[in-house]
Amino acid sequence: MELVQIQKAAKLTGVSADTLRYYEKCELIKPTRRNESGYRGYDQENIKRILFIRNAQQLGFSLKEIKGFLDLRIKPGAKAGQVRKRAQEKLDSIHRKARNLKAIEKVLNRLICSCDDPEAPVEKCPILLTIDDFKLTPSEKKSFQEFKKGGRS
Amino acid sequence: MELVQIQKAAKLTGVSADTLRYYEKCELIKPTRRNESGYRGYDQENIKRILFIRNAQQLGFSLKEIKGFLDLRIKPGAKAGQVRKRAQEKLDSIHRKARNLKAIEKVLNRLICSCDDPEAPVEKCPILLTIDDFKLTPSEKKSFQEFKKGGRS
DNA sequence: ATAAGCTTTGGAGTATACTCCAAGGTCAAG
DNA sequence: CTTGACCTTGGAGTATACTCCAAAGCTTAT
Repeated sequence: MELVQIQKAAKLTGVSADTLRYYEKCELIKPTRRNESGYRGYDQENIKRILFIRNAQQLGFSLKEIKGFLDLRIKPGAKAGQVRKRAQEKLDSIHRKARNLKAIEKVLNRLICSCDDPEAPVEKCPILLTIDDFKLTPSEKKSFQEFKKGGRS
Repeated sequence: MELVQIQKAAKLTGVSADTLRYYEKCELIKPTRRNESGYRGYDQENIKRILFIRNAQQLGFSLKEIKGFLDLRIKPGAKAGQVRKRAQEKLDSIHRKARNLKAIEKVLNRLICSCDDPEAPVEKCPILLTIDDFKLTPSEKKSFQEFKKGGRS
């Protein structure tokens, strides 16, 4: 089997060498080591694993969650259902987030439409005046609360 | 005019005293100071300003952007159009984010549907197998790239 | 032999919006 | 006069996913 050094592995997977070392620190990958010098050597499996990580990231999974998948992969007796459950939870959280953004979009759009005279002095700006006395409808409030809760990831 | 101490101001606005001090450090608020002891004293205007900050946050604006609005408010000759422009930019960015989440939602949903046997061993999990060889369609790719770019805020 | 170009490690810095803490000062009630 | 409940400041810690750096070692070509 052929091994590549870190820079080559980085190029093959589209991440930086620093990132690969970071993934290693997070226990997401463990490259087969080249002996003598202590240089890392990545084989085909390692490369595939890095691509897996990147792909999962694009689906919104955090590195921690991805580590969860990778651990599950080697756990004896692990079931596909466990993966599906996590994917479903992620889907739900993304769905909530999308819904909240939609709610914000609506309010923001309403505010923008209320500003018909861009030349008006800022003290008369209907957007700022509305934010001043902003009151949420009960359903908006619910959305926004969730937004705050899950706004980070 | 009547002043309230920080804890009272916190209760009135629903934030913590620590947060109020933090806002002050960020130059978002400057309470009128009570003399002698150095205790902070907040008046009605201060309270309204804190509420403004909170409201703007719920609309997705960062503290930095909110500071921008507050600065604009006291800038001579500032026009409502400047506010509208920023609101529009925020709306656009939120719209993009929502669109990207929708794209992820779709893929994730497709993956979840592909898992019909929760009892299958994890090596056969169609979700993981698909993430392994994940290839984006050109339009998804575009969405996801934007997701990565703007994924932070 | 030496320079260029790779590699290693550990550690610090980035962004955001807080949150928590310690050490100490202040104030009103009993 | 002491107790408890406030208040002050500065600084560290949190979460996430990197990114950058310095000091040093290894490899290859000239």
